[in-house]
Amino acid sequence: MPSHMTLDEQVALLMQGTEYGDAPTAAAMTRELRARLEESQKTGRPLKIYCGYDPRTSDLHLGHTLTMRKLRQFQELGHEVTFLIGNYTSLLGDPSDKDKLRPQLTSEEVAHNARTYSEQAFKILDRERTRVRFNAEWLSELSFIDVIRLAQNFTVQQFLGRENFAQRLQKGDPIYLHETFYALMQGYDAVAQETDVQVGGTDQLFNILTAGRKLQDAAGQKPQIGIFVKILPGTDGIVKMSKSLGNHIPILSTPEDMYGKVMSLPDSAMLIFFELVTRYTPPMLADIRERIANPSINPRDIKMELAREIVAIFHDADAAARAEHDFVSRFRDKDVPDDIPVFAVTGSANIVDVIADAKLAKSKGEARRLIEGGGVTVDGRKVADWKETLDLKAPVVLKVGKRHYARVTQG
RNA sequence: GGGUCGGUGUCCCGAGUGGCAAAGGGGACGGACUGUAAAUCCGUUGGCAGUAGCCUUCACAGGUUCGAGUCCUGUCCGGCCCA
Repeated sequence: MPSHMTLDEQVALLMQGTEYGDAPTAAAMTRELRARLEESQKTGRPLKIYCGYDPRTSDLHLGHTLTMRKLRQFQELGHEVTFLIGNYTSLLGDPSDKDKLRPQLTSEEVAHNARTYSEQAFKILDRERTRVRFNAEWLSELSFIDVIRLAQNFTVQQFLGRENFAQRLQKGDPIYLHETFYALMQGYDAVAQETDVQVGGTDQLFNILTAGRKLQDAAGQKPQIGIFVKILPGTDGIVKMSKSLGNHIPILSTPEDMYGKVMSLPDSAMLIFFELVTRYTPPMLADIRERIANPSINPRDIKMELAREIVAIFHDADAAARAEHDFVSRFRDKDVPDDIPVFAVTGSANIVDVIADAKLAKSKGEARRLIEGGGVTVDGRKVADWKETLDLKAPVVLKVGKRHYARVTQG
């Protein structure tokens, strides 16, 4: 994605995968973005882009990477990107879901999370061109009167107009006063950094557009442009990807696992993954759209391309090729994978005991049930009776469920 | 602080007359089907046990009962209403 792209091509790339509440906002932001890019080109001053991250978690999944991909696109176009760690913001627990009390993190924990977080982020961002900062740097300097002055820029009505506040007000759920400070803090981040463009999820609309722009304006700065990325669905293809829903694809998963998880996406989710997660440009996306619409092309092959690309991003092209090979042999050709764990039987060679001892099932009861359900094979032969004892004169390949294998030997 | 309703199979939601290992969903897992999936259909979803048996579960701690998730007492936690 070199910077010899035309202005319009740049705008198209940067707006790819974004979503705004309404069309006028989208149009306005697009227009402002184009103007700001043009100005940057003329003056030679790179734009300042940032996105804030919450250091409370440190194991990231694909959903966390969308804003990073967006930042990377700006980097490719020669702009200055700041990876902002919201260490000050994270001192307050988000009370919107107070059934899970967010534990206070020590500064060491925050520092540690921040490090592992940014390490993972550098799978996408260009390390050399990324500045990592912490917002405590400026937020901790504010005095009470400073905060009050920030607050003077807003009315209660503006906050009540926010959908999530309005809903809670309606339902009689509590809205804590300090929740409104979130927007102020984030808005002040933009001021402190003299931000040109802030990237965020669609839930950041208020914080970025209303709070950030207003405060910048009050500070005599040019209001930032908001880039809002769409929400990535999880492996079910419908609901937002999240760890707690178990539909996530961790960045740190193995190439094989990642490849397999991508392949398990429903076809309907392919396009949005291409759009949000991959390095593809608008013309490449157009090509994908065409191929998806073409009934003579097997969607499986397009999805394999997607899986290969995603594994290549988080590992490398070789790993992607290996993962694909593994996937093809294991699932399409139904071969036994090459490197399966070996389990040496020392005690009972009863099939149920072996499965449980080898940890291929959680309990013996589960092992029995799997056998009853026809989910266990020995050297490709379906096991029909849980009382069976393995004949281990020669090593034997045990398969439990669709993806758990063990080479069983006499110990 | 007062009133009131609730916390159920440790993934979630959610029935539950004193006899319950506890209905029903969702999810997950397994099978069939397929293009890897998705959709659909079938099955499983506390542990141990050669299945007839035993053990551990319904916020926590006691109590009443032959017997309690189900009744009583107290404690903790949450919602709503009043102050």
